[in-house]
Formats: sequence, C-alpha cells, structure tokens
Amino acid sequence: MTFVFNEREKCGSCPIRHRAICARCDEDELTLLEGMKSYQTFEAGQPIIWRGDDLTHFASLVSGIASLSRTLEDGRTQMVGLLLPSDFIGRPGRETVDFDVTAVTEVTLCRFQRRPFEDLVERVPHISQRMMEMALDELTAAREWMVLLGRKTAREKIATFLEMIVRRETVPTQSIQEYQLPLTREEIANFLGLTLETISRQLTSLKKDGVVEFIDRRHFRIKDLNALHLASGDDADGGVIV
Amino acid sequence: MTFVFNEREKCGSCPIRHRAICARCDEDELTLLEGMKSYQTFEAGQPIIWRGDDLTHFASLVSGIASLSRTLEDGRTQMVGLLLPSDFIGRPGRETVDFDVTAVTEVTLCRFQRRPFEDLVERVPHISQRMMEMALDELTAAREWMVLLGRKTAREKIATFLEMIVRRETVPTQSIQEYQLPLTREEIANFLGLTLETISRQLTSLKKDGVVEFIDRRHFRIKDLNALHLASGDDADGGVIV
DNA sequence: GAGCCGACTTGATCCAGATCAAAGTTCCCT
DNA sequence: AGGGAACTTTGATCTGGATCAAGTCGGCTC
Repeated sequence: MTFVFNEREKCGSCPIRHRAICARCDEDELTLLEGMKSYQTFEAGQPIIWRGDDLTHFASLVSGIASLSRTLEDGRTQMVGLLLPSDFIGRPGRETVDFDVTAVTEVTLCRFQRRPFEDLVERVPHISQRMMEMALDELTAAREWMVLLGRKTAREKIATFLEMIVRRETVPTQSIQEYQLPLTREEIANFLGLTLETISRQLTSLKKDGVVEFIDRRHFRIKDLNALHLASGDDADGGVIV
Repeated sequence: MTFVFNEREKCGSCPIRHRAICARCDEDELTLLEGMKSYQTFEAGQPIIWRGDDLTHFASLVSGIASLSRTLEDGRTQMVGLLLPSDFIGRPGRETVDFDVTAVTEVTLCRFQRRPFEDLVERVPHISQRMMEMALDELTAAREWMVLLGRKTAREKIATFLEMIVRRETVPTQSIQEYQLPLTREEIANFLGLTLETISRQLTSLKKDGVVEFIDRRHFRIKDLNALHLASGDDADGGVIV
C-alpha cells in the first residue's frame, strides 16, 4: 500500500494528490502530468537549487522538508520559507531561481521539465487556478512572517514558531502531544531572524516558565497551550478559550 | 484623453489595462468585467478594509497608493505591502481580509462583487493565470522583504527602501533625478520594522555621507547611486558598474 | 502675522539581543 | 569503547536601535 517514487506509479495514489498543484485536476489532466513527471531524491543537507541557477525543472515536494533562504555576502542568512509536502518549487515565466532551496531532511521531488510544464499551465486552467490559490496562501503566510520578523520580540518569535508546529500537528510521534522540531537551533535562528544563542536561551526560558517540556533536543511537549498562545503576541483573534 | 472613473467608461483605455488582473484578457473577457465593475474613491488616510471585515468586493487599485498592514494589540504596527496602481485587493476563496488596507494617498479602486467575480475566475483562465503571475511576483517581493526585516541593519534597510523608490522611478517630479518619498517617517518606520527616530537619524546620516540630498522633507535626489547600492547590503547580484 | 498642530530632528539614556568565549551533550565513526 | 565533530547550553560583555524627552520647522486657521 506504500507509494513508490517511480515514474510508472499512478498519480491517483500519490500522497500529495489532493493538495499539490494537481489538486483540482481530473483524471485526464492527471494523465498528462503522469506522462511528464520524474522523481528525484536529495539527502538531508544537500542543496536542491541555488539562487541564480537555471530552472530546468519545476517540482512539487512529495516528501521531506526543504528550506528557502537567502544569504547576504557577509554570511547573514534569512530563511524565507519552509517547504513541506505538496509545496511547489519554481516560478512559471522565470528562467532562474530567486532563493536557495536546500533539503533539510531527505527530500523527494516530483519534477516536470520547464517548457512542457509551462505549456501545460497555459492549457490546463485547473493548474493555474490551483497555483494561484497556493501562491495566495503562501503570500499570506509570508506576510504574517513579516510581522513576526519586523515587530515581535525574541520570546514572541519562538512562541509563534512552536505554535506553528503545534497547529500543523507535525508528526505526533507517540503520544498525541509530542512534537518534533524539524530544524536545528541555527536553522530556527535563521528562520526567526535571531542568533542560535538567543534561540537556546529563549527555549530554556519557556521551559523554566512551564510552557514547554523537552524530551530531547528535538522533541517537546506543550505543558501550557494557553501560555504559549499568550507568549506568541498575536492574540486578538482566536483567543480560543478551551 | 483622460480616463474618467465612471462605470460606463470602457476598460480598453484604463490606465492599468495591461498590468492588472485583466492584463491577459481579450476584448470579450474585458466586456464581462466592464459589466461588473464599479469605482470607489478613498481620501488619504482613510481605511479601505479592516482585518476581519467581510470581503464584499474584490478590487484593483487604479490610482494612488495604499498600505497593507497588521497591528498587534499593544500598537506595534508592521506594514507588509505597499499597493500601487494595478495591484489587487482580496483573496478569492476567502470570506474575510487578513490585513488592514489603508489609503496612503487618495485612492481609486475598480471593484467587483465577490460572488460574481469568483465565478468569473473559475470560468476565465486568463484571469487566474494573470492572478497567479501577480501573486508569485508579490511572493518574491515579500520574501525579499523578509530578508530585509530579519537580517539587515537600519542603514541597509533605509538604503534598500530608497533604492526601491529610485528603481521604480517613482514620480520624477521635475528634473529626472528628483524622487518623492510616498510615506511619512512613521510610515517608513512601520514598513522597515524600525522607529521613526531611527528613520530620521539614518536619513540624516546618509545625507551627511553625501549619498542623498533633500529638497524638502518629501523630495530627494541621489548624489551617489553607487554608494546607495553599496549601503543597501544586497550586492552580489547587479553590481551594475555604470 | 500670531498661534497651533502635525511632521520631523536631535539629544540622552537604556536594554534586548548580538557577540565573544567556554563548557557540556550526543552521536557517529573507526 | 574511545575520539571527534557537530550541536547545544550557559556566561560575560557590548552595542544598535528603542525609548524618553525636548526642540524645530512649515503650513494653516483665524
């Protein structure tokens, strides 16, 4: 019952079938995509594409996590997106890539050659409609992140980050309330616009305050969801009095 | 020869005809939009829509400048976008708005009622294709801004901001190299994730260093474009040795 | 043209988070 | 089982930008 990443595998049972750019496609359209796709796997840590590289393929991320980031000449790095399964890589109409894409864990991509795919986008409205939806969702997420980067304190940043993981219900490993940090302290720092030392200190502080609890470096439990939410700074909306 | 913002005016001669969501539309599709549109004008400073408000209309910004922002409960405000002519307001598929939209100057919108417009997006691929392009462009811009907010120094932020104005060739008022600041110091601060005092100090500093020159508070000239570019921090790419 | 208000500048001080510097930990790898 | 290397924590100190606090400038009203 597992899906094997092989070109002859049918798209119908693909794990991201209903969330990726093909989500709105019907069977016929899916067949077109099936004829074009190829899979590629990257080990954790490997670069997938570098800023400025020629974009030979578009791709959907099928499994794993990748990061989208930009590094200034002096080494300062800012992550601008976390790519999760079903997220799309590439910009129809552009020849090159604007940001560095790096595999955070082992990553598998479902790829399409640039020209044929661009033609398909013109011909199959279900694809551009879905890509518009996805781009608009990401735009909203990027803007929320801008608020975080521009105006939140270190503690609020980390609390927001943990809350995001919890909300996405990332890998409830064993018991329902055990979550995994998908990134190292340094990667979290690059995501939040902080230094790794500050990440470490703030995590310790949240632990001291009884908000979270660490099983090991990468696994945590929430001891006080309400306190976490309060610490995130973006109250106002879902006060969620459970 | 001026375009009057009147519902009976033809879209064909609209100032944003070739850049807005209708850019790819042919004459017939344009006629559909013509039948649906209505214009609305807001004075400078007026709120256009507030976060959480019901989205009754989608709109294209036809003239003027608007801001997209979020304010935390304690008053900290972060601007997350500047809307210029041809930019779109609203998210098909969503009932409410995620950010506050405010008129910075006098603003005129070309509006479409939500339901009929959503139906049109489903039926006219040229619209979703164009909206996808526009959303992806904005996404790239938002991500570049994330790098600025997360990793740049105050000086780099302002230099980047001025460079952006210069690059867009905003209102070369009289002589070719005179530019206008579209925002107050406080608005710039909210855009860059700084305080208005820091904006003021950094502008003074760039002036002292002979990079820019002020005609008055809102108008400036670039005295050393190369120095401005160097100060922006994102070299690497277009070193543009003119 | 006096008086006022909003936008801006400048100065003094403070502090959150950066930076510099050691120690721990954990997990490979041989 | 031992020796690193990578990751993480913790401590001491520094600093860029925030905050607090006067002023200044320019346009507008009466």
